[in-house]
Amino acid sequence: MMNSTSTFPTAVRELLRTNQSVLSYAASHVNKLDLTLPQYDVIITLGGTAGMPHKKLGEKTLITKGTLTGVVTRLEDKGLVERAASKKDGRSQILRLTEAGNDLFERSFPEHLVFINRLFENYSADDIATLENALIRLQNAVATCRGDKTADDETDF
Amino acid sequence: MMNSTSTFPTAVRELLRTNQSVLSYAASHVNKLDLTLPQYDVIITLGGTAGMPHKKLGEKTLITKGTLTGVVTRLEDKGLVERAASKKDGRSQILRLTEAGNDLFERSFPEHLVFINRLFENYSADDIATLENALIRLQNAVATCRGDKTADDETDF
DNA sequence: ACAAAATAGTTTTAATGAAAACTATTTTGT
DNA sequence: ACAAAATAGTTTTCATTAAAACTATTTTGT
Repeated sequence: MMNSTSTFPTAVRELLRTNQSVLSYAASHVNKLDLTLPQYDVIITLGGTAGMPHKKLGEKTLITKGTLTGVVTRLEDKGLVERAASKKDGRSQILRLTEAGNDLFERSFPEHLVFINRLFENYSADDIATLENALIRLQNAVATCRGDKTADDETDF
Repeated sequence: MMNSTSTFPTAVRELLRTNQSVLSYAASHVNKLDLTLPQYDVIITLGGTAGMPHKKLGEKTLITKGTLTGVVTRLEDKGLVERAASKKDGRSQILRLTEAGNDLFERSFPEHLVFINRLFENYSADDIATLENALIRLQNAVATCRGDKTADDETDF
């Protein structure tokens, strides 16, 4: 009631902007490998493991299950990832890197890490902690608000 | 050389995760208006202005020009936005809210603002500044690294 | 003035992305 | 054991995303 025109939270805009910057920076490196960012994310998540089902991979990469099916299929077409039926659960497919996929991973990942960590060259350990804490705090705020959100949908009872 | 297996920067993961959380939180509200987040972003950016060309709208909303064409067309189909040829520049289209678009804006925006600001309910002014500064600092780091990036592409001369 | 370069938008293509419907398998509750 | 509910992946649909090619206008350089 006090402000004639309230402004949209700057922090949210900056979050969007920062996310885009960082992602496009990372993509500029990954694209040289003829892979998209989500595809490379799958590669490095499977890298160094004995494989894992879609569900777990989706949780780690933050890729929705429907989308993940497509990403994995494209990596399969490229000969970098393979699917094998799980022996424990007939519904489940275990995903793992092929030999070519593992080669790519071992060849590219250390370099990729250097490329990404270059962003934090001038950060102290405290600086990084500050950034991470700020991000996690906001995530928690979202979780809290999401909990309240349905307050008027499911009142009574 | 010290770490046997270097880990992917946590901060980057958290950035991604936070971005997804906040966006999905915002979307949960916007979707009730039968609009997507980018569509609503256009509405609130045009809201309260006399209109602006695609280029400026794209800069404000961070939507790429090719994508923006589609978003605007869908809003035009919904009768919320209209295009008018610029008198100054024959290449340019001025975009502005229709009456229906403006109604929607005025009816929904204050409430939307409250919904978003709920995230920062427990933030002091300093807390918000800390978050924003951390984000902007990272953006600047990206910009710096991007500048270096082509160092071995365009050396000499 | 005029050809060349730059700019504003649109279109096209391939890949995400989220949500919902669907299939095939477990798991659960009794 | 067995019907009902839950779960793992796939498929489908619609919208966004980035990048590149394209069209139509302006601007620039001379």
